[in-house]
Amino acid sequence: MLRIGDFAQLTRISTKTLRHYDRLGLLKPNKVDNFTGYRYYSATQLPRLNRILVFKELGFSLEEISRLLAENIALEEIQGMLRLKQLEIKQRLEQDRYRLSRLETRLQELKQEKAMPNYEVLLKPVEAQLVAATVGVIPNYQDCQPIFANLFDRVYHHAYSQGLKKVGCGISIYHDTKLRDRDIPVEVAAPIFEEVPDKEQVWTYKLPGVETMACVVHHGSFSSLGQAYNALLEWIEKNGYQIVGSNREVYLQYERDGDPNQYVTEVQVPVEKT
Amino acid sequence: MLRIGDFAQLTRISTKTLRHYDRLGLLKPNKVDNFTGYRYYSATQLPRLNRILVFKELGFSLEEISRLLAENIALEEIQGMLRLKQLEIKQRLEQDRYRLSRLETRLQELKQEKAMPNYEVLLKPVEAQLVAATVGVIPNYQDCQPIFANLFDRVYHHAYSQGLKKVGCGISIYHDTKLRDRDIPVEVAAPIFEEVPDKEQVWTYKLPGVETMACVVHHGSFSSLGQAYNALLEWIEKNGYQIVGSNREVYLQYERDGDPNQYVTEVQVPVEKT
DNA sequence: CTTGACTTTCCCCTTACGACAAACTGTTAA
DNA sequence: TTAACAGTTTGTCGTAAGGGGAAAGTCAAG
Repeated sequence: MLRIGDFAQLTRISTKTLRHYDRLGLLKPNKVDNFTGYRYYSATQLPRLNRILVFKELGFSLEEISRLLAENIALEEIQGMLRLKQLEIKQRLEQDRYRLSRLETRLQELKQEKAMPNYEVLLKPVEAQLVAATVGVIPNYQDCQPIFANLFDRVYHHAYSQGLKKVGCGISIYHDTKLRDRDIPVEVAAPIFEEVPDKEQVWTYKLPGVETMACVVHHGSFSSLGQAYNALLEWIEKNGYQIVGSNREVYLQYERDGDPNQYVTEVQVPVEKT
Repeated sequence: MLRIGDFAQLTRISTKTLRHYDRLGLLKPNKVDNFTGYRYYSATQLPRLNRILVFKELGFSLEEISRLLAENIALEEIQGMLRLKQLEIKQRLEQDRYRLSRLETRLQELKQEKAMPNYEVLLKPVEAQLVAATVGVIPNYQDCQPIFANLFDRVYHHAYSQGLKKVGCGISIYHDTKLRDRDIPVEVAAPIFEEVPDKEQVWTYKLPGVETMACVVHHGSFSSLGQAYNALLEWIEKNGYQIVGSNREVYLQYERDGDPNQYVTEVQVPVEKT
């Protein structure tokens, strides 16, 4: 009979851990003194402890190991748990590979630019959203604000005139993926949360969701929005994605005739891995 | 100015998380009402939040992100942290690959044997250890106990006669790697914790450590020790290792003329990846 | 008998939040 | 104007697998 310290030295497991396993019922000492509470282990408990350690190395939690070592467990359940763990590890492997490749490009960027990039590109899903929308054409990216104002007035006025209280922040959608720079057709939409009837030139429909949207947030005047687009497109190319739909701009913070330095716009591009 | 719930909806981050980041100083609200304590966020905080999220996806802890986003951080420190994280992830990748291959062989075993294996093979380092040792020859594996008794008597008597109080449990070492089955030379050793002078036929020296030792624990009579060896050798072959040294037996629980069912022996074989 | 080594239980700490509770605030409907 | 309801605040507890340390009890040797 070994005291806990001796057993710990024998197995190279800390006494803390042994007490922990005792509390969990994973490895009860062979005998416990009723008076002193001293735990007494035997070398014959080594096979069980080794089994625990092996499963721990395989990535199982102590609770899972408890189930795996239970007397009444069926062979099929063991197989099931092993397969499940296999899957889990495969997923983590994939995630870690993703992280490694991102870290790699990040380090290259740092070497070249000698500074942290101005824009962070985030991949995220975007859900479908009911919107009130209209369409228009802007002559170019410099002189488009009056036309945008007009289009947004049209949809917001319609939404509010139908008694809606809550309307989301403005979205514009560029369906023409060949990035031309004059006479650009644009769709303008406002998220709404109830169905309302259409009006002439304003339709309500469900703007479809996008599984993977590459997004950057631009802070400042619209005139520098091009930088955000540049960063986004460069990122998409560097990281092995391709554009698979219409890009959007979401005007997260905007006030007509307000300070352009306070504008906040999110640029979104649907992408897929190449 | 957005209340925490609105900002949460905008960013798809829970209010819990936002409060958490506030406490950590990672993302302070733009303004906090002095009376009510209400937090007010602005869309202009999105770039910082996105930066946080990107680093989180890269695997950084919130504390690390705090450092990465600090004003006074040098470019070199950022690079250092990225490289460190790269290393960390690479190590986890390797560990997970190891786990996957082990899970694979484990599942195959289960399919063939239709039961959990009797022996768990554990890889572990074994440190160098001062021992008192002698050598002998056993005729075969059946009729070796009197000779072993003799050899162990020799080393233990010597150790105790030198005033040592603590002597470790017996070890035998088979230097002849061609596993012959008669007239086997064997070394017999007892771990000691102080230097003692040699005697005729008993030497003290430092039994060298082994980086990777494949071990199984056998519980029961020595006559069935062969099963442990079989399991161990089979495991070594299946998992792509090779033997690179003398195998050892450690008699963890043994009493001369005691109940052989209570014997516990660890079989150790030094291995390397092929 | 004392000393030093060992053991016991208990509590706090780690990450990145989630759950829940009691109290307070803000907005809207009757 | 008040009541209801939704939103917010702080606070505590919980997670996995132990590590660190404290106060008190135990063991073996000199």
